Amino acid sequence: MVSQADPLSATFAALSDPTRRAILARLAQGPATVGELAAPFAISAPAISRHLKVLEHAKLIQRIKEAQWRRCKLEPARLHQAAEWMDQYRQFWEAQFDSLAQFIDTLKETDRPPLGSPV
Amino acid sequence: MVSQADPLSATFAALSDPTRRAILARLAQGPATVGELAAPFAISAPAISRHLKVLEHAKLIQRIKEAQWRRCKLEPARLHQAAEWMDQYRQFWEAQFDSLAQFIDTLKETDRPPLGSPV
DNA sequence: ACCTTATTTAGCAGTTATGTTAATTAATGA
DNA sequence: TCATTAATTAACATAACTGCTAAATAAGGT
Repeated sequence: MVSQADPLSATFAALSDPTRRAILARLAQGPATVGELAAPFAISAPAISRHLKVLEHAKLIQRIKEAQWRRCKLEPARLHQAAEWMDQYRQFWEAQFDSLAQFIDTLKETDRPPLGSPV
Repeated sequence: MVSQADPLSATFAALSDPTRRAILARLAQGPATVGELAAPFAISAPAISRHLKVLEHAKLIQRIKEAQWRRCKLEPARLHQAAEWMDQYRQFWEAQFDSLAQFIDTLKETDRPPLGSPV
């Protein structure tokens, strides 16, 4: 969980905190200042500031100085990279879905008469 | 980074370590025993055992006792869940790709005469 | 029973993460 | 210049992560 590690490790480490995921969800609706991002949370401003630093370090967000505010916006490239990593495993859950679907079909065949048979 | 946290946090925390991702990559090629999984790494057996515990706790793998071995296999459901979470943000990187494509088109228009113009 | 192999648990150390409060920096505006 | 607002950094406490070595558990073979 060393934040300076490879990009993928930094991305997943950043995403492993629910506060940070909530911040990203908020930023998905548009840019926001640090204060706006902090408002919904019960934790202190410095704590939010550190979460933002983690997100910025992982290059998941960008912080742009605007007068006395810092406007934060989503930077999607690293999310894209992480999603591509997960895609490697897509075949596995799709295979599982197929076997589930197959299993459900089996149940239908066992529990009910085939479609179109007399009632 | 509390491993007992919500499933998504546990998943991302588990994925934030390169050794654990390498273990998953190995398991994508088929089930393996702990010893087989440990072989490529320079770290001790207990360290691997703990990584496997993290992966098992995150429900990314299953460990099945077979004689004196423990066969490990990939369990894709949580990866699927994480991939679905990321899909929420797909529009953002796709939008970025669009603007990059647009930018490249702009360059082409600037640097070259339009297609079909006299040489 | 005993030895070997496979794997985990215990105990320890060093590093990293997260939160707090208090102090600091930076910009705005009277 | 001074007060206000926005946000960060400093200093500290606590908990978690990761690795090690040594010891324990579990199963199999002789």
